[in-house]
Amino acid sequence: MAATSRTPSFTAPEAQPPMGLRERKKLKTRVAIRQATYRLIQEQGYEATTIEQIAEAAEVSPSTVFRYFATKEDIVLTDEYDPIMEAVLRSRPLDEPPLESLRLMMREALTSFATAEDEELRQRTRLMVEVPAIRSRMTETMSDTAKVLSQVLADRTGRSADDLRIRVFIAAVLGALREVALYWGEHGQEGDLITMIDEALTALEGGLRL
Amino acid sequence: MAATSRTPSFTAPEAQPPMGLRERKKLKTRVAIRQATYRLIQEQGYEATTIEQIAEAAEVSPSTVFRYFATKEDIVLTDEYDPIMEAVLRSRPLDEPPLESLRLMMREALTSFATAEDEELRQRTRLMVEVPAIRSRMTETMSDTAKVLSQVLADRTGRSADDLRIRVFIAAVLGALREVALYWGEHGQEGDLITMIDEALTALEGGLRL
DNA sequence: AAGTCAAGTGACAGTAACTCTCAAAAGATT
DNA sequence: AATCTTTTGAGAGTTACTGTCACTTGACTT
Repeated sequence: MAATSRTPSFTAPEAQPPMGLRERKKLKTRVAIRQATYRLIQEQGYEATTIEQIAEAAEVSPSTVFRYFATKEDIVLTDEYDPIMEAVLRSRPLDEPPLESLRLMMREALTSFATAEDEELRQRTRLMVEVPAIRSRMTETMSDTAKVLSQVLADRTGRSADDLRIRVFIAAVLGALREVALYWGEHGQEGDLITMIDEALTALEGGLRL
Repeated sequence: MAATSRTPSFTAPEAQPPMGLRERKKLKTRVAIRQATYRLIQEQGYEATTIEQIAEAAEVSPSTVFRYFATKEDIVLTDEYDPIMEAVLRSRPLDEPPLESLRLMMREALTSFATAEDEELRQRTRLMVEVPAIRSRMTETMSDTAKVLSQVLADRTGRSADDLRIRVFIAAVLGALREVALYWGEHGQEGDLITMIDEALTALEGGLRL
């Protein structure tokens, strides 16, 4: 959401055409639905919150909610990380080791997001820990991210994005990162997430010797 | 299923008490439901197959289906891998590098399963590729496996099973393995799965340098 | 400014996965 | 054979999600 308006440093500096009334309304509805959802979940929990309640709170019909978000989980999960991560990763020098580039990428993406939308990040992590459906959907989402990142690494190494080595590489890294996030969430979100990620990546780099 | 009856070499050799009629019937129902499900899915696809149809084909009521399996996905996914993997892993010498132990474990689990229930393995991999709900649930299932394996590694290294390093280790490995399976499934299940897993683990061992 | 077109919305009906409850049936136990 | 316990099926209910259709409301044309 807000990320979209905060990304000029990453996205190509194309001046967006000045949204018509229609698109402005659409965005407002989208935001309204998301905010209503977060509020209701905060108050009564995820499962207890129905689409009907969300629709009512956002002052739209249930049909409309489904028009904006494919599933209930998506209302919570939809984000704009991928383009940011892709841009950062592409901006790294070609001779930098891939793992190092990914480390920087994560650092960059997280710091910008964590300072701007800290509460949302925490809320989401909480849900990821507590609600299986959310966690599940998030994992699926990660495989989209994996595709994007694989493509970038493929471009940079001159291989196919479908190359097994690349896919395994990305899968291992994202699997590890997911686990760090889970751990952080399970332990009351204490400690510095970025440092923990750093350590995880260092472990991967060292060949996972335990 | 059949795995249960094929595990004396791994599980402690406790002579099981000779199942009464009740338990035998339960097992039969379980098997009937699973077989009916696999058959119907084969014929009409996963989404098109309803619980009602499954119930009818297995000659039980829908209620009963839900009593045996929590979700539709579970009918397909339920397996007995975990105890086998745990047993193999525990049987490895303590001074063996963990990654090596895991490699052996996978090799062992897969060869025994792939020869005994080859068709089921392939069918399941197919579903994992084609049906998001199945893939999703399978990933969740993997996190149970992760807990088991983490516990074993914890015991072997004298750390807590909740140790971040252990969790990251396992997550990275399982993430990589999942990707290999997916790749294998997406490419028509050609090539030797075990070799591919071996290579993935070697990549991890070498520090993911691409 | 009016008229046309396309996009967005709500009402409604329907499906299917699950949940809960309760009474009947069937196995286990004495 | 009588009793106790587990398992089952029937039925009613909830909720996420799909599809259709008529209505409204911005956008564009002349």
